[in-house]
Amino acid sequence: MSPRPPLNAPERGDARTRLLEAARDLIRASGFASTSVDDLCRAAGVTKGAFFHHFESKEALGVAVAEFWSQTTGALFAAAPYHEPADPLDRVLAYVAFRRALIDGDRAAYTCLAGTLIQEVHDSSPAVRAACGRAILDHAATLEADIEAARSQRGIRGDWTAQSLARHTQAVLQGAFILAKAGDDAALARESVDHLERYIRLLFGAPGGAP
Amino acid sequence: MSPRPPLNAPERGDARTRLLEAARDLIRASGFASTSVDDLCRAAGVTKGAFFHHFESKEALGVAVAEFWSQTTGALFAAAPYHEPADPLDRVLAYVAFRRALIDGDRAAYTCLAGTLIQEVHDSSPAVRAACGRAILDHAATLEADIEAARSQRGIRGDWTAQSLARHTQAVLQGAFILAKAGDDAALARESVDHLERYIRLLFGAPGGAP
DNA sequence: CGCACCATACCGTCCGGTCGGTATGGCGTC
DNA sequence: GACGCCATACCGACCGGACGGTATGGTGCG
Repeated sequence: MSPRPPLNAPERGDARTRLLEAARDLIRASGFASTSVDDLCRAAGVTKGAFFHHFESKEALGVAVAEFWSQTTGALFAAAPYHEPADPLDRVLAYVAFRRALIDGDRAAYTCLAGTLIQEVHDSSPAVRAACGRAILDHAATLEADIEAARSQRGIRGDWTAQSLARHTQAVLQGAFILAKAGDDAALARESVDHLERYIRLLFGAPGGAP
Repeated sequence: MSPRPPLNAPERGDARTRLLEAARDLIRASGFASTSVDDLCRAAGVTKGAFFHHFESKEALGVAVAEFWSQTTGALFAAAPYHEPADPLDRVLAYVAFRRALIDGDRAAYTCLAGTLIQEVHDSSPAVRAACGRAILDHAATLEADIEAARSQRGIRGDWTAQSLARHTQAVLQGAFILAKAGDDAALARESVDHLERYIRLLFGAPGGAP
């Protein structure tokens, strides 16, 4: 599907990568349908021939950019410092703090491609929907182990699962981005993340969670 | 702006209303850019002439449908039974339960028009963005009084405001809709709403919030 | 040569928007 | 109440441009 491991590292990435980067940026800013193939080619500095050489259709690009998003953000989070604390709950809280710290500057720079993309195409393109869904749920799954470890370490019970809490963190983040757009202010997003942090502290009886 | 009380009742309301209803349904299902003016006219059973008679552009329809959404959902929530409990905290929890109960059946039937619309046009159409932002934040504001009453009644302090918690409920709901699309399952949305309810119970020390 | 990679010109369709025209009904005048 | 006048509501053919996609050809490299 994507057999492109270029051996001779070409400057600034090849056309395919540049198209994916352009798609990531333009779709986050303007949406999928509003971003034309010509826009993408112009932003990537390539021509239409290159586009349809690498992607058999615009929809195929949608799938590819969702997978690209999943891989690049996956690498970013895997290398992030929030894994360092020895206490699993501290790692979960550090993840939340890391996500909050990412929310600043331009909107299109901190919002989630998968979240915006899936809203548009959820019923018109099953392939893109599935790719975005995997990106979101796979990322959520990376939090489950720490949540479960924190839970068993502290003997926390309750009628919730580590999986559902992990997914809830993603729901809060996705919703936070929408609130930031609604109020035209990134602070609204950070406030929701603050509530998420407070919730987790309360769930685990950690300091700082007192109402 | 809309002085149309036709005396010879033409079946099913006037064209403007039918166009707004069609826009609400089609945009929720397919997004704004993917819904053409012809699609809207076909769904509403009117012609293009009628469309541009009532709306000077497609963007103007976007603004109008966001306001239409705000008014119709505002009336729905104003008349909903969650206002009945005497205890303000019970009213807040009843609101959350009401929202959870709304999440079933078809995705396009329970998702939020303003949330999906604002994701697409937040930087390409300031007017539509503002209208959607108002719809979301005005609705959040309707919860503030009950939250504040619950807080002072129970003597709850803490470093959060009623406004931020009201907005957080909307963030969770918006994010829950995205999760439902990601997993192609409304249950994912309900799970996030469950976490929201648990958070509120924990904040107020209410029964059922124990982890 | 053969193949991957890409450029350019082009095609048919669909899109948002325009425009001339019609039907209807309220209203003032006599 | 008959008539002229006009605003509102709506129709549907049409336009120019943008859209996704294709066909063809060039170029460098093993």
